[in-house]
Amino acid sequence: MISENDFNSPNLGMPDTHSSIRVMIVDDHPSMRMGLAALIDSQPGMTVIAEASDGEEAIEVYDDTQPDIALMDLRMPGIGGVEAILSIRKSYPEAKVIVLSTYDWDEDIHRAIQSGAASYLLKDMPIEEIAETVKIVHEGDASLPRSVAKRLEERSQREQLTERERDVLESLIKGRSNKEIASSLFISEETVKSHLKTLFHKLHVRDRTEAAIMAIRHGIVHLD
Amino acid sequence: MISENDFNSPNLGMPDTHSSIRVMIVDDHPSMRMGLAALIDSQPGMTVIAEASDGEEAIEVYDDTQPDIALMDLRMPGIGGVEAILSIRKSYPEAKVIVLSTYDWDEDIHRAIQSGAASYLLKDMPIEEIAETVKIVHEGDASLPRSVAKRLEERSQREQLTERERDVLESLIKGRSNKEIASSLFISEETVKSHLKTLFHKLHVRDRTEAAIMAIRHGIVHLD
DNA sequence: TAAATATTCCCTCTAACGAGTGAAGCCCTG
DNA sequence: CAGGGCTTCACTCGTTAGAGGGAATATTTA
Repeated sequence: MISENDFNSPNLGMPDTHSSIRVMIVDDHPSMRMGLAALIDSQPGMTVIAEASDGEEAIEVYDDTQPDIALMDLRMPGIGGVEAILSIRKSYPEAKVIVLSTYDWDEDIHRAIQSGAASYLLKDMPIEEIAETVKIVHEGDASLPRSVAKRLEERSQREQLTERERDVLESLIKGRSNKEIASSLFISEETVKSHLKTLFHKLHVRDRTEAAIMAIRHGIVHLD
Repeated sequence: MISENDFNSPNLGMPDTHSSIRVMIVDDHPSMRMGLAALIDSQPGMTVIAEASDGEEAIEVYDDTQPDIALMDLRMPGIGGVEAILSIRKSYPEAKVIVLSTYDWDEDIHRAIQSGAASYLLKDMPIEEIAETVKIVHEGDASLPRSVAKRLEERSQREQLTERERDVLESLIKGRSNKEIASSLFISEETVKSHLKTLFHKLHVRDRTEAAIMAIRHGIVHLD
């Protein structure tokens, strides 16, 4: 656990509107945490009160410190950001989480928003925009940068995959043949072909290789 | 250009051994730059004298400020880290560049070291290790973390691809069929098949889909 | 309950893929 | 200049993938 100062005590005397926004930072890169902490602390009316380096730690630390806002990376070792958001918001439905990701993959954006994130920012955005969003979200609003909203819109154009189609796609990304996918899912090869057929149509691709590339590039499935 | 303080002037009177290591930071994420700057400046004997947010800017700013060490990200919009290193070391063969990357992909590591990087660190490493490496590299030594060296070793196990095989592989990653690859490279389909055959052997895969996944996962070719 | 939707499977047929083998021309290096 | 690697291409052959049709069971939704 990396939480430095525990400002868990209620602010004595100070009116609520004048108290600092208490921010938790979640990122697996120490130097990124350092930068975000410097950024937040340099803003008037914001203080970093806790840090975590992965999803599991984030859940714990949120419980301990109950920050006003969590600034959270998505891709982290072990439990990722989406699971962490889901878990936190299960215990604290009012929890305000801003996702700060490297990637603007539509599936990532969708999953983050679905799981209850109040915003989705990109790490290459100017620090002013990050600070501004913390303020806006703290005031109870949700905001999405235009570029991110556009990506989300693109995703909505694409037909949703069914659960089974996802299974097949994930198996495909492991480099398996139709026969291997079939036996790994305990279905016939013909069924695999059937799923692939609709999969190709939905993704607007012609073959499995294109489907694999498409899936990776849009974050529909993850390598690693 | 984001260079804040231009300490281009020679240190007056102060003996060389006691002067600060002058560091340039190159990363496209503002908050990461902020973190690295905070990290470096907090170390005794190190100062951040310049920043850049992509390869092109890095080349310019290096020329202007001539830092002792450059801390450089690899994947940046436009001109990437590798090209920046090559360009900088063409003008300044003694330039000391430490790559600081998100990924431990063997091809990235190889390309960075090949182009003259003195070290290759990962962003999830503790800040102490980053600071320590800056010191070591400044003293004229090169150092690679064990985990990174191991990856590089893994790469050396894999047979090198020829230029043409790379071409075919890159075309493959675009989702093209053999016929399309053939016409895009102005060769016959049989030649494409021939290259693919050796490609599959070298990558230890059975088909094009596996090859695509393998190539993406090891950073042999890049999406986007 | 009727109407989607998801999942499963079948059949046919053609094109694409990949293994195996061989070989010619080119360039570079010992 | 001989040998080695790279690039090019040809031919055969078996396998796999993918298109184009249906169709039968759930399950969910309106």
